[in-house]
This record gives sequence, structure tokens and C-alpha cells, in this order.
Amino acid sequence: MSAVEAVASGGGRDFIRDIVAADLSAGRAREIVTRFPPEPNGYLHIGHAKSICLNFGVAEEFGGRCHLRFDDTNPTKEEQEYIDAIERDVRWLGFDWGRHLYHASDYFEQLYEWAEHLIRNGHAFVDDTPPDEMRAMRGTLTEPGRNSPYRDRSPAENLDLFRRMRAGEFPNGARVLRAKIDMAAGNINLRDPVLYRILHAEHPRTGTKWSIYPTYDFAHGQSDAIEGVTHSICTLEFEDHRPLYDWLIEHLPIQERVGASRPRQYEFARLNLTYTVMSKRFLKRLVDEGHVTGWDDPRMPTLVGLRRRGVPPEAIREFVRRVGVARANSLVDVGMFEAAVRDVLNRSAPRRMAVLRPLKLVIENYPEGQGEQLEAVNNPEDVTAGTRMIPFGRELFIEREDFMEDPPKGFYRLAPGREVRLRYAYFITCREVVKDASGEIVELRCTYDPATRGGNAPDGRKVRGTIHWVAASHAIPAEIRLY
RNA sequence: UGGGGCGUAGCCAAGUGGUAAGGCAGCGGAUUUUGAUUCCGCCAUUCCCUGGUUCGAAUCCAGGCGCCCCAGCCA
Repeated sequence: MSAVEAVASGGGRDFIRDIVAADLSAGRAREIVTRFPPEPNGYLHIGHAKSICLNFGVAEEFGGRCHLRFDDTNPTKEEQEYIDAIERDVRWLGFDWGRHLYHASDYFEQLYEWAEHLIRNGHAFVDDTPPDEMRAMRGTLTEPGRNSPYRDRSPAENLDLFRRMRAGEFPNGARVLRAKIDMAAGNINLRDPVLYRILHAEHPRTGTKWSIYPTYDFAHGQSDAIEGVTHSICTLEFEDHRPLYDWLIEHLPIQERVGASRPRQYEFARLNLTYTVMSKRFLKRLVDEGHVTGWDDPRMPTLVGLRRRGVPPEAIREFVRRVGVARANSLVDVGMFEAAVRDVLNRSAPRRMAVLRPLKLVIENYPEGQGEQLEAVNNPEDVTAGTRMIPFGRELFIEREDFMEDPPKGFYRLAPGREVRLRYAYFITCREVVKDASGEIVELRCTYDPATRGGNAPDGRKVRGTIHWVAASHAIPAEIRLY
């Protein structure tokens, strides 16, 4: 089995798969459920592909399922265009979430109820502290924070205020709901993190129904729990959020519901590629400021961009498999990606001849006004790809760089007096170089050996070079657009 | 002594006490009707450093060093 074939059958072990396998055999999980949770605030890129392949791949390999869940908790950044594009791109990459398409916004009502639960139990409070003051009171990396003066409001008052927040009585930023944990915690995420904020904004799915929205922290783990996710796999920067993820599940009445198979978060290193911008923020700027033609510009590392560039989804999956999954920050050489693309394309791409910078070539001893069809192999790496007939004639175009008037040692393509093979056609010998007034080469006069039809000499003589060509009579000028 | 992670070849990455997988890149050589592909061979006496434990350490212990993440009412 080749490395490329190994993709289809899974292939490859990593610490995540080891954890999953161990959980399964120890009975800690009956069925594996993962999720790919993009925020619809931009297009998916090659970095997301790693997460998609991991989450969907693990579920598939262990007979479980993977949900596609939109983490749409911030209506100020999210758009329907992105939601649609993400669905298309995940499918294009080769994954299927079946009927398991979800949105964090599907759970807004439930999340709201849980927030009230926290308030009733004294685990959350409404804070009126303005943003800048709240930041100052959070302390620094080395100093503890200070308790908010509103921290000890009664559950009744908190409930009343929170309900009025929901009702839209207050402007953006006036108040927030905070978890009551520990302002002196070394982990800043535990210093009374914000659970809900007031946002009078139109949400792509819930419209203007809500004027408060849960933060990532309050929505993510709970959404996982609701969906029965067993392994919540995310990137390293969320590592510090894990204690909060666990704290919320422990303090909410969802524990009994999901029991031992409550979701657990695991982190892996995100993908970084040399010479490649992988930040949605910057990619969006490239699009917005018109530096590229759009999210699908072939120069973009987005999935749509790669697709337009001709990268097959299988190549992206193969690349991700080769990179592996670990916890060490890394910067992968883009050459590794290119190698994966070449490997897939080499086996699958039909070959065609085309000339980028044409140089006219006339075969003097080939009858004028005549032509013929020659058989060419479609893909030397794949016999099932068959053959095709291509037109040949007296006048051809070859690649300018396949001819040198004064060839250096080591150049073995066409040169004055030299014989080379025209691929799938004949041996030809260059007899004369025609130049224009400025001295530029405009035409090559050659002769061919009719006995070498197909590209082999009956007398067994060999040529060092083989060059590609196109019949002038059938040549179609093509506009080369790189983007 | 803020908290949390991570250091194995140029780049990824296995390895979890028994004598350093694999891939990419690179370097030789063979084949070749794509200077491609394919094929064969080479490429870490050493795993961030220093001590220690052990018959034996990349793996265990101690102490250093380096890098990354966290102070959004973003995710």
C-alpha cells in the first residue's frame, strides 16, 4: 500500500487517536463523537483542513460520528455567506456530517436557562463595571485581580438584571454576566470570566431575537455536552480554557445527563506553513482591500483558493496525514504540501502538451498541406487512462527554452545540427535558425526522419532529448491567467 | 517561584527503561518518449544543557536554558 493509498484507510497514529482508542477499550466512551466547530466569520483555509481531517478522521476510524457545528455566538462578525461557504468546503474536502449539522445558536434558549441556573446557585453575577475598569481590575499576568463591587449581589437581583439584559433594556456594554470563580487565580480565564454580553446586533440565524449573546466559553463546552460530543478537539491556545470548560460542566445540571461520557477537551498544535498567511483576519484584509480577487483567488491558502489552483482534496488530506498531529508548535515547510500535491497529481492528472513561449518550427521535408494523427498516452502513471490522437503537421510550435543556438555542456534538447525526439512523433534535426532584423530567433528549419514515427528509430539509434510541441495548424492561443 | 504548554536531523514526526521508525528536503547511482516519475543506496553513536538513578536513559529524578500561549464584553 502506498503512502497515498494509506489515507483512504486511515493510516497513522497520534496521541489523539491513542486517547480515543484507550477511552473506547476502557469503556469510558461507547461511541466516539467529535465536532468541527468553525465560527462563520471567514473562509476555511489549509489550517482548518488539519482540524477537519482530525475530527472527521478520528470519528470515521473509530466508527463514530463528527458534527459540523457553527460557533455562531458573535453576530457582529458572522455572515450567511461564510456559513454556506464552510459547508461547501468541508464537503469538497471529502467529509460528511450526515444529519449532524448544528449551530451554537440552536442552543441559545438552553444556554440562557443554564445561565439562570448558575445565578440561582450563586455561581454567576451581573456586573455593571465598564470594560476598561474591568480590565484594570482583572490584574496582570503576575498580579491577582480584584473582586468587582457587584460580585455579591443577591441571586434575586442578578436574576432580575439578567432578565432585563435579555429583554434589551440596556445598551451594548452596560452590563455582563460573569461566572463567580476566583479573581486571584493564576489562570486568567478563571478570574470571573464573562459569560454573556449585551449585543444589539442582527444574527444571521436568530435575527434580532436576542440582545445578549453567550461567549465562546459559555457556549462551547455546553454545546459539546448537548450534542453528546465525547472528544472536543481544539488547538493549543484553548488549553488555558480547559479548566473553565470543566468548571462550567461541573456547575451546570448537565453532568447527570451525560454522565461518564461528558465531553473532554484535547488540544493539538495548529498548522503553520512557511511563506503562508494563515490568519483569517489578514486573509480577510487581503480580500477587503482588493489585493486579491477574492477568497478563491488561487494565491490564497483558502480551500476555495486551493481548489481553483487545481489542488485535489485528496492531496490536502494526504498532506495533513503526513504532517501528523502533536502538541509541539511547528512551522511546516510548504514544500511538504507541494510534494503531497505532486504525488496525487502525478498519479491522476491527464497529460497534455502545451507550449508556454512558442517558437515556430518548420519541417522542410514534411509534405506541405498534409497532416496526420499520432497516438499519445494520457497518463504514463495510469494505463487505464488510455490514449488519445493528436494532430501533427509540417509547422509546429515548440518551447523557446527547448532550443539553444549555442548550447552549453549538459543541455540536451534542440540545437543547430542536433537530433531530438518530438514526443509521440518523430526524430527531427535542426538545419537552420531564422532570425529577424533585430537578431531574434523567429523560426527553426528542421528535417524529420519518417522512419521514426511514434518516437522510436528502427535502427536503434538514440537521442538524448525529447521535447513537447503543438501543431501550428491546430494551435489555439490561450490566455495564461495566474489569477 | 503568575498560570499553562513545548523542546528528537534543515522541516514535520514516531518513540513512554533494552540500545533512535517514517515522511519532506538533500546527496549519490540505475531506468526513462515529461531533465518528471519510478527504483536502489546514503543522510541523528545521539534526542535542549548539566548532574543523578540504573547493568542499561531520548524515555525516570533534580537543577538549569530556550521557545510558545494567556491580562477581548473575539473565537
